[in-house]
Amino acid sequence: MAEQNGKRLTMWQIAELANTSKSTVSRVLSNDPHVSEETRKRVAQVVEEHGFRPNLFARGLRGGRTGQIAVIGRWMEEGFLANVIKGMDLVAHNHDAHLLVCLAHSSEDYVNLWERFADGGQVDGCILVAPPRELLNERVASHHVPAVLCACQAPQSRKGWKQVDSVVLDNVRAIDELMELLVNKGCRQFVYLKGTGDTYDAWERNEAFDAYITRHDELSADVIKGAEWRDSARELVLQYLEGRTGLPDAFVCFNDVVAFGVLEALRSRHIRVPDDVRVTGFDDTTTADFISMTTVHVPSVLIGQETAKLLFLRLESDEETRIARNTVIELTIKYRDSA
Amino acid sequence: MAEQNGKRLTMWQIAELANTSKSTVSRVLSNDPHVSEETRKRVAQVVEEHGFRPNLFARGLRGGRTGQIAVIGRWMEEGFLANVIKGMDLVAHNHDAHLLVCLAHSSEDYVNLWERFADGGQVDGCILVAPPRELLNERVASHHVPAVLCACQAPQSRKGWKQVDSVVLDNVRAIDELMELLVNKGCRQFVYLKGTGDTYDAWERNEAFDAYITRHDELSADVIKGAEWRDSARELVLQYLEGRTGLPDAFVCFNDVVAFGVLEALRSRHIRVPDDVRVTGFDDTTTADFISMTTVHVPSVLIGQETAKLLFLRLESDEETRIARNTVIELTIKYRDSA
DNA sequence: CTGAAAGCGCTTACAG
DNA sequence: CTGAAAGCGCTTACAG
Repeated sequence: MAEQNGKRLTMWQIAELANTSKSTVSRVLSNDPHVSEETRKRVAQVVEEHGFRPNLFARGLRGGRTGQIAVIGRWMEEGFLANVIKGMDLVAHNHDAHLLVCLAHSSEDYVNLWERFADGGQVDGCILVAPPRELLNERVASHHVPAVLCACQAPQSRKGWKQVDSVVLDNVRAIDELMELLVNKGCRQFVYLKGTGDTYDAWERNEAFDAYITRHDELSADVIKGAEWRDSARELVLQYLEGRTGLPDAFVCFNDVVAFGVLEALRSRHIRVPDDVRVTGFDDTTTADFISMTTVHVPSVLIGQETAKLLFLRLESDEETRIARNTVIELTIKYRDSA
Repeated sequence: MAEQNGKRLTMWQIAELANTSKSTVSRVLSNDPHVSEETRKRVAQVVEEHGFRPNLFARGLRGGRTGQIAVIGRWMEEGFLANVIKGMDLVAHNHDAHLLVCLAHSSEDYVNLWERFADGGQVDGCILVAPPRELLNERVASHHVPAVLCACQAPQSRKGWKQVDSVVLDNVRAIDELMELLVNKGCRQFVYLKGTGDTYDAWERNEAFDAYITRHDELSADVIKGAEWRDSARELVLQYLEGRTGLPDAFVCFNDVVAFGVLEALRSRHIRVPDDVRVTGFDDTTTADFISMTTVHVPSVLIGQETAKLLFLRLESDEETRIARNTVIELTIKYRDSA
């Protein structure tokens, strides 16, 4: 159906078959209104019949749309990226586009990947998922390819990234609500497991926690740094508990995976949750749901969708006005057994 | 570094700067041995200096390597695809290639995506992750693009897909070992939660279970069909329990997610695991690990790597001999609390 | 409304 | 060992 003898048909052959010229076939394919209804029908017919699909390389080379969107991300635990990609793919599919997924192996690698696409000419647009914060430096800000930041916001300063669309999570409000809830349960003394702050989200959650504590004199908090994964979180919490006799009222974690480590540490010390101490995560992974851990639900598929929408909005409108759009994703607290 | 004023440099400009011709630059870039050492050095220098990167569309149009590998998959629960992609990206990275990830929304969509790439001319190669079994029909077997099957094997019959490389899991051995283990624990009466059998893996696990029961006269089994997700599994098990007084010795599930549903159902009926009944899953998701559920570990990242290796092996050797390679991935039982 | 022609940036015979 | 030229399959001014 798609081909005769193995080789794909070219536009020229379609033109022959439809008794017209390449130009006209091209026009029909791109919905150019300057084609008579009759011709359009005839061409569309032949195109359909032979399952013709224009060669994307030729199209890309010519400078037109390529139907490819680059997605750059770092592989993160528990499938945030995976779900975001799913959401993007859902939207891309509606716009007849494909995702070119590039996984960065390190912050440096992330920047390299971005530089590779930034000049343009490879893809129609580029989505940067949770980039390392160093990407926001001016050094790498200049770019020609339309780009959208996902789970990250460009700095307010007007330099560099000023005109980039972005999708961000309402981390601050989520942390505030979470804290309020814990305080209402009687928590006064907290331990916060802090992310490295390399990504915007981690950084913002850290800031939000600090700010909340600072605003409330009656509260106090210890901070545990360097707990990136389940194992390191477990060890660090064990170490923390070693040093003191009493218990804090709650462990607040910048993400779920770290919270799992905390739970493991507590379990091994026979400390009961939530009776002796409360624990909260952030992300709402499937595991969190299954073990009924209190956390903040992050609608990752939706985030992917919204990000892709922003990109296609930009790609498909010919507006030259460069207003930067910023979508804020609301997060909801999942109040469960661990708190 | 990468550009002067926003536009990427072309090969022609590099040639000018290096005082030579496009042809020679092209030769240097593709490691053609027919270039003098001196010229090569001079060109390489300029290329390096300007961070020149050849336009992939031009290259692709010309029929050369595009550095893009299509990966077609269906979004499956619990990140199997995500991990597989990670593994593939690891390997692709070493070969300076990118992944074009296409998520199928249904079996039909999967076939459509495949047909889109099968003719060739879009990507260097195509990886089919856990395709629906209908893809193995002869109808869609003919293709010009190099392809590899992941978590799926082409039928033994010499038709259609005969010459396709593939990576498969040793499902049969895993099920055998798992059953042996349960039998040694005294289990005689089983309930099997069956996959739809739409993918090769699900189908093969179903077959392996059936075969095991058939081979052992002392064992008996009920089969619950149609439990695809946690919710449906829970409901179906609840329904199953409703109908009878006694309990089976073990619930064997074709994957972890379904096993979670079983655990929920048992929990809600206050049936203790493993004291009253044993439960096993398949996949070894992070949740399974965390809640200490017995399951079969599927090394999904490794699977991705092996699949990609097979593809690049084919792409980079000029062998015309079409031997199909088949990599079998060994699985290991994770014997934990739930059994 | 339609077609002939130029050109996107490469690679690869073909000639030297 | 090197370069001039053709051509991959499109799109888009340019002319009619």
